[in-house]
Amino acid sequence: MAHWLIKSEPHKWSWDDQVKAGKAGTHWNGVRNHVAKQNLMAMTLGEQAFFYHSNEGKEIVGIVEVSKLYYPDPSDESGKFGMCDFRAVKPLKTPVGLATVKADPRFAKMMLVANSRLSVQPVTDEEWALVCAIGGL
DNA sequence: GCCAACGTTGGC
DNA sequence: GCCAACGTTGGC
Repeated sequence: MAHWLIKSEPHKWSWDDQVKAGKAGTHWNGVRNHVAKQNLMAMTLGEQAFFYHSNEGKEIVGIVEVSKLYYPDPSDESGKFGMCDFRAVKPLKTPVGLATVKADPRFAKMMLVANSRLSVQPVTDEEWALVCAIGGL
């Protein structure tokens, strides 16, 4: 099963908001990037993703899972882009900051480091296990 | 189809 | 708030 990482700016949509959204979860709209779209389309139900706070915090704070497969984003008038729904699974005991990730050579190839602008990115099994370990899970 | 100009994202 | 990196747009 593949793993992912999705980014959100906390003042727009934070981990707390995600938790409050409960089991229903929330739609991840606003993606306007083709690589991110490809990643969203590749997701299957129940796959897990890290929830990353960009700009403010700059850390991985929790784990979410796909609760609805890719479907068109009604807020995109061009009709080219879509979204998935995610629901909160659990928070990390210790958030894993960008600085930590950058300082660890085992994360050198991680998309978060290699392409910081991509808002929906794949995470390898190794990276997933490492972040969980560092995060106290 | 190339590439310069512009806009946006996100770390610092 | 600044600026580097990346994507997208549009003129040719």
